[in-house]
Amino acid sequence: MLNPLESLRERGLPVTAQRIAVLRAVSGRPHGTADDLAEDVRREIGTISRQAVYNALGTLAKHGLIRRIQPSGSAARYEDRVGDNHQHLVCRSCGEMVDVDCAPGETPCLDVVDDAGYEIDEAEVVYWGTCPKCLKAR
Amino acid sequence: MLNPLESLRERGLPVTAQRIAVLRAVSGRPHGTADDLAEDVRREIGTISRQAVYNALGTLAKHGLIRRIQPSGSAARYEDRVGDNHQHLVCRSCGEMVDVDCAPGETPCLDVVDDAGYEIDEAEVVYWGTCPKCLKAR
DNA sequence: TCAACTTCTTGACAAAGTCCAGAAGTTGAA
DNA sequence: TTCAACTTCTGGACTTTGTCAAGAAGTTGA
Repeated sequence: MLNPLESLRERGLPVTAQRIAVLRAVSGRPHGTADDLAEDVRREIGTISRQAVYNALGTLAKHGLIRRIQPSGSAARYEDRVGDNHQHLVCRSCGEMVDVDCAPGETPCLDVVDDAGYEIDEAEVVYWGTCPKCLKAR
Repeated sequence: MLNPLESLRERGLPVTAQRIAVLRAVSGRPHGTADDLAEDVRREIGTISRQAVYNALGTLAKHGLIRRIQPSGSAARYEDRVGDNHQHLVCRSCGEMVDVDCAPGETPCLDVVDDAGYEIDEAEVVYWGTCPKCLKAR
């Protein structure tokens, strides 16, 4: 990934301290929630409003600099691994989320029998299960 | 699907007017939110508390009578098509959700390269795109 | 019919986000 | 460098979706 400043410039986005800090926070804490990230940003630049965090996350996601994931029953999470088609594995018990790679060379499930006239642009896959730690604790 | 009363009895669940009405509401409005369904139920039995709706939906989902879907950026939705492994297609623009069937005979994406020690029990797939109506309006 | 148990109601509470208006910051052009 | 136009940020109120808790009511099997 380019450095935050260049990534923003490249897309013609006004560069602000908040955006840079948010982008850095997402890099430093993959799968963090808006709240997690706001905390990290505050540690870095002192203060930021909640709205600014949401604004930045929204803008960055819209421009493809970060990716937004929203697993059932939890706040949205963000990561900076974009464009590599990986998916996520979530523990039902503790909520931990890890990356998983799809079988190489396969575009999973992008064929559907009947697309109902939709123009499909993304298939989002979430695997649910139990993580090793929680398996052991059982 | 069996009638609501029998479905509940079959699983040893106490039968209440609220549960029956919720079950019927889910049948009558696939992909409805808790709020949508509460309204439908009120039309049918006059009144129901929000908590009772959530209780019923939770219990019914736990016992496999209905399925809960939670697409990014929207409230949870419920449907009574269970056990047939279909997936969902959501319009980014208007939020409409439709069912899609997976290619027959394929178990989509259940193989991952590295399961990180997780015991995986479900793969949830959501297709994102634009519905015909919104395509036309563009 | 009755006792044990579960569910329902009501109201407070919480988390995650959005909306708004005014202040501050960023950018490109002169 | 300075300025005007535009965008973003701040702070606070508000909304939506959902949970918690306690007492009232309903359901079930004996």
